[in-house]
This record gives sequence, structure tokens and C-alpha cells, in this order.
Amino acid sequence: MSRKEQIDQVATTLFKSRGFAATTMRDLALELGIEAGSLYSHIKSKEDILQRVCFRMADEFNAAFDEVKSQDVPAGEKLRLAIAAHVRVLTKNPPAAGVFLNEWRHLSEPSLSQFNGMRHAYEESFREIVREGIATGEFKVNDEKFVVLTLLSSLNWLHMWYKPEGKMSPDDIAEFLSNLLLNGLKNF
Amino acid sequence: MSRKEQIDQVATTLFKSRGFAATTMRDLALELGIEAGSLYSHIKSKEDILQRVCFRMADEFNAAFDEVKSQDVPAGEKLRLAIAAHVRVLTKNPPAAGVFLNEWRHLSEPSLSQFNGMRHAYEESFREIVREGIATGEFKVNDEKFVVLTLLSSLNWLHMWYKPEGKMSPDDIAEFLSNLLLNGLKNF
DNA sequence: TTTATTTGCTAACGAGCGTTAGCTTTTGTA
DNA sequence: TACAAAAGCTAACGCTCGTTAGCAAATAAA
Repeated sequence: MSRKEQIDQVATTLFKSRGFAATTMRDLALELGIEAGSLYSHIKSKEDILQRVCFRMADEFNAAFDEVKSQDVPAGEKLRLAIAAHVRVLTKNPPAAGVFLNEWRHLSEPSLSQFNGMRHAYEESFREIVREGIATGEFKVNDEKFVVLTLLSSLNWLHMWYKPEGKMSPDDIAEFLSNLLLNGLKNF
Repeated sequence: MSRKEQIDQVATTLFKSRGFAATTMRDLALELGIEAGSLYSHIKSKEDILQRVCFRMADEFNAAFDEVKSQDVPAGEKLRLAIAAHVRVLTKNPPAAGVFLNEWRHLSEPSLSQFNGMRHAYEESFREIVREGIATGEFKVNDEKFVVLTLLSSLNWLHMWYKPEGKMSPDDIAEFLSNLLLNGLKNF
């Protein structure tokens, strides 16, 4: 791992736990055992780090979803696969997921607009699956926008407590969440 | 409304949209049409504002839940009522809800510990309902901790897009979310 | 061994931060 | 009208911030 990657990684954990704005370059340097000024031999700016973390995660989510998109299965099954893919990315790197989900708003233009565009496209992909399920009668709901926002929200808190050493694997978690969302508490 | 309350209110919208750390006292003063120093005729400190907003909201959530607690109804119905109460508080003041949910970590000790205690107790109240539903066989799920975290997460994004002038009332929203969580997409 | 590259240090810059002291103006009350 | 309280202003404090310039050490390649 290059020094630059190491900086990104340590910065990610700090951004997640303290927030981007409340993390100083001197904090980050201290964590790495160097002086603040030395960071600038490797990075361009503080926001430079944030951009890399955010867009790298966005790419990962998109890549994971693309494999689901092409599958020719019923909407319910496709949604299960999409949830599993999403959970896999979330749990693979929880700190980066936390930054991606909570700190993106500290991006400045034009990165901010670009990021929002990607985010919107990703949500639209989920909506497409739900619309399909509604069209075939598999899903009984009628407001796919509301459903997808709820769905993603119920997934996106995972990074806050998921620990790799826990007893549930990412796929276990995905199955649990899929059952809950598709069948509900009463028919779980 | 006193000047102090007005300051709290304007600060709340700024804290929510830019984050606590990224909001300056000079920003806040500008929004109010006064000078930064003048704020200190009314408030003790920047964090003073954050404390008031966070604990005021915590009180509101607790008060709303207490009315549900005493009802003698099946778990499923009680959960519906708790969800409706939670949604009502969330939608009554979305900016304050946003601060309560996302900015509390900028509290310093001992407020931070106190806040976390209240938050934990609130979550525990929800868990109690779900445990009851599991015990009576009404809920088919088995991990009540996981369920409650998912449940609250699926509610707590609401403040981000809810607009009072929208076509769904808070109670409509609560019913929609209750149906989704209790019955699932397939049995909605 | 020479040379180039990577990595790091020191010291400082200009700017912005939360906050305070002391004073003036406005407002409400008797 | 007189007076007290509330509200706001100006100017500055001590501090921290992200970042830079210039230089030195370590590392790797030739």
C-alpha cells in the first residue's frame, strides 16, 4: 500500500468518527506519526482525500449493481440480489461507507453536483426494479419512490455497527434485511 | 418568540444544512442581520445552542412515546402507534430532527454521555414492543435488536425530504411505513 | 557510487475561528 | 419623563486552521 493510500485510509476513519469538518490535517498527521506539512508531499488538499473516498465508493456501488442489472429474474429475486450487493459493499469497508454516506456534502462544486448525479442514478436503478415488481403484481405497494428511499435508508445505517468479527456474515445480513423488507415483521 | 428562540431556530436550519462544525457564528449572525458578537447577549456559547436543540428533541420523542407505552393493545398495533408518534415528531420540525439525528456527536462531555443514554433508552423502548410481539407469536422474526435498528433507520431519513405542503400527511406517511415494515413489499 | 525519487521536517503565511469587554442604542415600564 | 432592561455594535484577544516554501534525510535505481 502506497503512502498516499495509507493517508486516505487513516483519513477515512477520522472523517467517519469526527466528521470531515472537525478533522484537522494536524490530527491526521499525528495519527500517521508525521508532521502536518509532510502530508502535502502526497496529497493535493484535504478535500482531495474526500473526493477520492467518495467517488471510489460510488464506483464500487455501481460496479456491484451492474452485475445484478443484467440478470433475468423476477423483481423480488432481483431486489434480493441488489440488496445483497449493496450490503456487501457497505460491509467491505464500513469507514469508507460512512464517509460516502455522511460526508459527501462537504464536497465543493463541481464535484458535489457530479456526486449527486451518480447518487440519483443509483437510486433510480433501485426504483426501476421496484417499478417492475409493481407492474407484474409481485409487489403490492404503489409509490416506488417512497419505497426505495425507505429501503436504502434501512440499509445505510449498517456501517455504524457492523463488525467483521460478528456472527452474521454480510450475506446473512442481506438475507435478513431482504426478508424483513419483502415479507415484513408479520410474515418474516 | 424571544430573540433567543429565534437564534436557536435559525441556527438549527444552518446546523442541519451545513453541519455544526461548518457553521460559523458569523454565518449565523449574518442570517439574523446582526453582528457575531451580539449573539452573546442571548446565548452562552455555540454548543449551548446545539445542546438545547438536541435535548429538546429528545424530550419530544420521549413524551410522544410515553403516550403509546401505556396503551393496552397487541404488539403490532402498539408498534403502529409508536411509529406514528415518531413520525409525528420527525415531521413537526424537520430541521431540528436533522440536527438531533446527525449533529449530536458534536456535543461534548458530559452532555454527550447523557444524550447517548437517552437515545439508548428510547431504542430500548422500541425493542420492548418487538420482544412482546415475538413472545406472542405475532412477529415471526427472532433478532429484536437488529429489527429495531432497521426500523428506526427506515424512519429517520424522513426529515431529509419531508415538506409540510406535500400531499401525504404525517399520519399517511406513518401508515405507509407501518404497512411496509409489518407486512412487507409483497403483502403490502 | 552517483543520481533521482520519495518522504519528511521546520517555520511560517494569511485567514478565519469562538468569544469577550466596554460601550451605545433601543425598547418597555413606572 | 425618568429609568431599567434588552439588544446590538466595535474592536480585538488568543488560537487554530489549511497550506506553502525551502531544505534535509532516506530510499531505490543506475
